[in-house]
Amino acid sequence: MQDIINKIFPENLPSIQELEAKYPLRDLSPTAMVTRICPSPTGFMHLGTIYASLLNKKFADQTNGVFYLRIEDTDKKREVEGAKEIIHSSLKDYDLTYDKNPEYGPYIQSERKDIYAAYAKHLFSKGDAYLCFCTEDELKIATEEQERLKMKRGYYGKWAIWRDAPIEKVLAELSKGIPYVIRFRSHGNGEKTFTHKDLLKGDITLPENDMDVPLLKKDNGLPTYHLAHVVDDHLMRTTDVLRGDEWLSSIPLHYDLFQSLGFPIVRYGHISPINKMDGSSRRKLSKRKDLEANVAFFKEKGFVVSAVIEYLLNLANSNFEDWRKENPEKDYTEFNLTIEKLAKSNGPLYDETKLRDIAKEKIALMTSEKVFEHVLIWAQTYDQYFYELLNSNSEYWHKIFNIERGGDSIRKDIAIWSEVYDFYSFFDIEKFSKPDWGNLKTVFTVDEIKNILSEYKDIYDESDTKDIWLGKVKGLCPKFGLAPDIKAYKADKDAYKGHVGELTQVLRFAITGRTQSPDIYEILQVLGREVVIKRLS
RNA sequence: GGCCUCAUCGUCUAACGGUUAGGACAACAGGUUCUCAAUCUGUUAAUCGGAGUUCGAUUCUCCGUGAGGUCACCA
Repeated sequence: MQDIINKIFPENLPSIQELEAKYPLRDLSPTAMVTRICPSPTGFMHLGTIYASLLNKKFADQTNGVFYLRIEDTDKKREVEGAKEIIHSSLKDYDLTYDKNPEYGPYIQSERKDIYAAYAKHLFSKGDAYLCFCTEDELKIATEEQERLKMKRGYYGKWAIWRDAPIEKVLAELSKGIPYVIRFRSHGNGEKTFTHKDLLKGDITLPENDMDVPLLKKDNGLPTYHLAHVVDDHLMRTTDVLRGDEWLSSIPLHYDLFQSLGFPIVRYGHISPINKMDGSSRRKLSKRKDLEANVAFFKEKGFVVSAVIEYLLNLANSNFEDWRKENPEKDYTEFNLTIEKLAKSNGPLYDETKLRDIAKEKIALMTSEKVFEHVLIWAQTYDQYFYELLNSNSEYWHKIFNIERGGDSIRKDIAIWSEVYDFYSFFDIEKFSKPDWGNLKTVFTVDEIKNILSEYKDIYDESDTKDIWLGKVKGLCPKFGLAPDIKAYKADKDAYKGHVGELTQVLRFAITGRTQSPDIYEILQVLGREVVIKRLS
């Protein structure tokens, strides 16, 4: 036995006593939560990961605990270059700062190889792990057989052919140099059940664990998720694991591992995934199929980060929007998130309309300076043309963003930064071209339009206040058969061709080339005399 | 298929076993307005089906149905 141990484990592994001492209990209050987020460096930051991070961090912060990041890079095949940077920058974007205390590090699993090996050795020594020389093909055949017999799939019971293999056979295979994995020796009876108390989902009855899963992999000796999670969360003194609910079915295994290693079990909470409709059925956001699964999507579109965060918070605790209504100025970090209120449904449907609504609300609250700042940052990476335009005349664009901002009726039509240029493109003097009057629905003939524009040009004065301006426009109305005010028109529709609106529509169309726009007076002011006269001619 | 979970307006969700089943987004109508947006007022809209327990069930129990998750040397 000792021979095998010497052969399969490196020398000088730390002892488990040393490890326990090296990672002492944290000096925190008993109610403090130590939580974490553990992404894999696959080059893709999932919205669900941000969601889970947000919850984990929030609970740590609210209890004066600790939230940390651990990079789970034990699958070297899936690892992508630059992926760690994507993780760091995404967390930074969402203001998800994490604890970096080196005392509990390293926080990258591939740098903790010896630690896992030490625990694997410990389990092996006490008979809770064994060597398995099965090839992938052999396992596949067994699985097919299980399917054919309609039995539970997996490496368990009589299918666990190396579980009780005689030592001579093991030594023989080992001496031949046959590759092996180190498997966990399960302790449960798959026929029996136990109750897991989930932080989010409540009591769940699950079968005991009888699966002998690999602990260390064949090719590089790195741990599987199961061993790594249990060892790390113990040593890093994690108290609460809030993770995706795809892990729920691994709970029996994880309990078994915690117990076998002699660790106190962490509290678990399993979060439902965010779903999306796919034709007539719903499924969780898919990395491959759904652009929204990647947080980069929101950045590229130009969603305000705080809107995405608040959208997610509202999915977590639906009373968030009530709180927000009562505290429009407060930072979301002041909201008290509760575990009890976390929805335990099967997962909400991603709703971009709702997200946009929140984003509009956020942008409406910004000053023009803030808007400019955001648009500039966005354009810098996603719209070079617009970026240069903004920089070439920042004062002008500040004025544009200030239109109908700060008064009683704040515009609420911009949801994402990528829509800004199109919304205000008529302010791009160089690119503006004379509108096609065929697109304007109007009561006037072409000649009348010419008259209106020419008459208006004569009375136009850049220094007019809004009231004076409106008075002048209304003064023009009778000449063209229009009612100066809407009420008069409504009172006697037959007496007029229409009301002031008809006239301003003509002006609007000449000035912006559109039938809809923000306040026409403010647009005139921002454009300035020279441009206005040009567009009226 | 086995195991686990879930089921309230179109969507996200509230409702100690007693509410007129509430709110938000969306939709629709109207007021206001130079158009649009915004804003204000209002409207439409839900307890998956069937048994049972109970004076009373969205809520508890069972059956059915539907949906989601999981069953890798991936996390």
